[in-house]
Amino acid sequence: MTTVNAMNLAEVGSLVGDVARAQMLTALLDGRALTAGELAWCARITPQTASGHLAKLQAAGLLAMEKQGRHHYFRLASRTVANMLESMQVVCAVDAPRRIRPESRIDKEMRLARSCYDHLAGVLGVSLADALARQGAVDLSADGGMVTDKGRALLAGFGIDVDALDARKRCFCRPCLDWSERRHHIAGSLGKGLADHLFDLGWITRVKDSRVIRVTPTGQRGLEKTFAIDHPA
Amino acid sequence: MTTVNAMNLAEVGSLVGDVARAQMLTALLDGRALTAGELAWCARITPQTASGHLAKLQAAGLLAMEKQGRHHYFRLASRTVANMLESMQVVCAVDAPRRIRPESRIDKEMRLARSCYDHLAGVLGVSLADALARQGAVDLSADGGMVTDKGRALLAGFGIDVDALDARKRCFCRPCLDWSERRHHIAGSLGKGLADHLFDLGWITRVKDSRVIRVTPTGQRGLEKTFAIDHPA
DNA sequence: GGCACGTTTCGGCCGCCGCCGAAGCGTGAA
DNA sequence: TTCACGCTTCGGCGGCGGCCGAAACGTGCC
Repeated sequence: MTTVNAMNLAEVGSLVGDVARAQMLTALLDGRALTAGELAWCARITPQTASGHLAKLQAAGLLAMEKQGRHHYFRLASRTVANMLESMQVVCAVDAPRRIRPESRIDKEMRLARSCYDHLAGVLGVSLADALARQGAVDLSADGGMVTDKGRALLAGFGIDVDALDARKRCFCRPCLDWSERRHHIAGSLGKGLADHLFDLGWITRVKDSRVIRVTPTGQRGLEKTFAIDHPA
Repeated sequence: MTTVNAMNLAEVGSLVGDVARAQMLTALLDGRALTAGELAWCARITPQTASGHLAKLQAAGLLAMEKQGRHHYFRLASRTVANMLESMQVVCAVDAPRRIRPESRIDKEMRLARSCYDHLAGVLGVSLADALARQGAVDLSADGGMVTDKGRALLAGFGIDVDALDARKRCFCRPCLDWSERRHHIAGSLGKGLADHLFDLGWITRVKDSRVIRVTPTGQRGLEKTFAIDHPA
């Protein structure tokens, strides 16, 4: 009905609807900023083509740009954009139930553990959510999640200051549907706090130029001991 | 990186990225099922063109179809799809901060009150969320929302059986960013329960062939008395 | 059976948009 | 100043995809 909205919707859709642009957006989905050249490489296109795409994405407000010398750094403009892309990926995964899915090595690692803007996803993300739920630390459902009093104590003991994450509200634990596992993992400020803490502890590390995350040997032991998670290498 | 994902993402994007298809999806966003002909009319295209679009959307799993005599009824395939479209609309509204926005009458009414798949949005939706938060019935934040014990009692008194909405979990109150108000309203099972109850009471009614919702005179008085909401006519 | 109607299939036209080569601009290093 | 490098702009080519007219299919009504 409201043609103006449908037009805007179509506009955003068609921006994401190009393979090259979708590849660039996917590459930016871990929240870091990349240069125009890096993004061109990600999308396997020439710099001049990428430049055009990036200009469009920026004009539409999906990307933010920052100049640093002769490099132009692009990142997702907001968490809102990241949420949108995540929700689109969920639909991709859910509706194409059994498409031909070439199980490349990088895909396999992505399924195992990856960053999802500012929190963890994949088998690792879901395992963590399960472990916290099993211990009665969080209460997850499709509509929302909350940290229990027991959970506050437990997380504090682990080194995460729950109160600092969100001083006022009791609900800062958003469930986020995992496109590979098709189950919920923990997003929101707790998700971010959890991921940050695991990075700080050296339990997990990023793989260069990718959203893939690897669990270190220390992390393996830590996850086993703290959360009873047996993460496959 | 993972080319397979980016391709799927682009696929979904380009499906939404066509103006005609976007209009049809927007029309279906209130959760009802419409016939192919009605959808063609919504998108201002001929039936044969619409048929092609609908076939694509169905093949991709965005729409579900049900035959009834010679009519083919289409609806959004899942809540997941509705969530995706909502999150895309939020991005539309947020990024184009001050686009030329022709304030048509229908747009004005949409901003005032509309259905959002299965719950309420617009000024009305946000007012309700505000009122419930002000009374300490719910606890909303960007990451999640929960109903307090006080809220359970209050809603029960109003005629909504909170326990029946979700027997186990305490969090069934999802915040949903309103694209017109740019603030949160209440979604999730509580959002649906609330909307359903207001329809049952006859406080609100749907406007034919649109997502617009009107508050009845009875509703005006009821909202004023129960929630201290002064909804403009 | 005959007709009306809603929907789909087919075929061909047309326009938009992504792509790259070449060239131009701004920045940093020598 | 000169060069190298990253990024952008311009111009032209090519293909994908949306659009409609015509016609076929299936269903319900008379």
